[in-house]
Amino acid sequence: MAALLTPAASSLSKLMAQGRESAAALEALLRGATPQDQEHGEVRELAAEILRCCDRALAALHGGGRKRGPGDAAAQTRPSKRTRASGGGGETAAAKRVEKKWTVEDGFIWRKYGQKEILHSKHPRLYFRCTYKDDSGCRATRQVQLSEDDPSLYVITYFGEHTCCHGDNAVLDCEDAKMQPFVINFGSAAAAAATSGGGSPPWLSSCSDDGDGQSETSRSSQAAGSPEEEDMEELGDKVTKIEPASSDHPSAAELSSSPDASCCSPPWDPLAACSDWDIFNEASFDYVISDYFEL
DNA sequence: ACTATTTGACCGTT
DNA sequence: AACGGTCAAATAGT
Repeated sequence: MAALLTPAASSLSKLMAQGRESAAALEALLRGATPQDQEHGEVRELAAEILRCCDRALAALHGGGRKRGPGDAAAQTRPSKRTRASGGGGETAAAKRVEKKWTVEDGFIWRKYGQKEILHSKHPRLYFRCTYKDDSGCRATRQVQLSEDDPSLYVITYFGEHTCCHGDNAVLDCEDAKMQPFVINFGSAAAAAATSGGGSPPWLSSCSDDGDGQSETSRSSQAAGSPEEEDMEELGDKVTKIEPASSDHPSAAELSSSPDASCCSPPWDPLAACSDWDIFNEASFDYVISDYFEL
């Protein structure tokens, strides 16, 4: 599997390599900054993070993937024509036709296990659980739903902690996630909580479990989006995050399969983009590639 | 053949 | 009884 470098992947590799060089240069510059600029520490850290991200992305790209990630087979489209004769209820009015599969984005591989129309919600709620639930007994789950107020935002709620975070890249992501400097947090409480893991892009937030799946609530939204506390409610033991959805305002159906793809979509903040590299880990890698180069 | 996704059904909680 | 979360059979892609 080592030589799965498609032309697109090859291009991506070059891009990443280039990005890495840029990041290295940036870091070098920052190193030489005057003491006064030490407050740029965050920036330096960011530069370092960029390097790490690129390194991992490159490693993932060349090192080959690991196991099959969910959606690996359905990386792009999965015309789900489920015409069950018995009981299957067939397709509802909102026949779902998947276009992309993005079950990975925060270093963990999520597997969708359910979708539900929520009473007072315009959009269905999607239920994901850690793919390694069976392997490692990981109980981490998350719910993804389009924000009602702002369809351009995804509301992702995490439950439990990742017990599978013990050796795979996930671990790295957890560590790195804590260093993500560009997260926008709204609300003091949220910001505080964010430090344990919220200081990371939404798609990395799953690592935020502060030890034992305690509750945390943080938000992050698009740069343009003016914060409007809406989901600041603290709930049981979950972590709610709001991440920017694609500018295309994907439908609920799309959301079902690309809960996090949006974060890499068009409005691509260079900084955020770097963090996006995190999502390149293993399985997600291919998806991203196809999304960027084959569209 | 294997594995992930879909989606109706089932079950627990309120 | 209603709602929300999870299960599991069926389906589909590799």
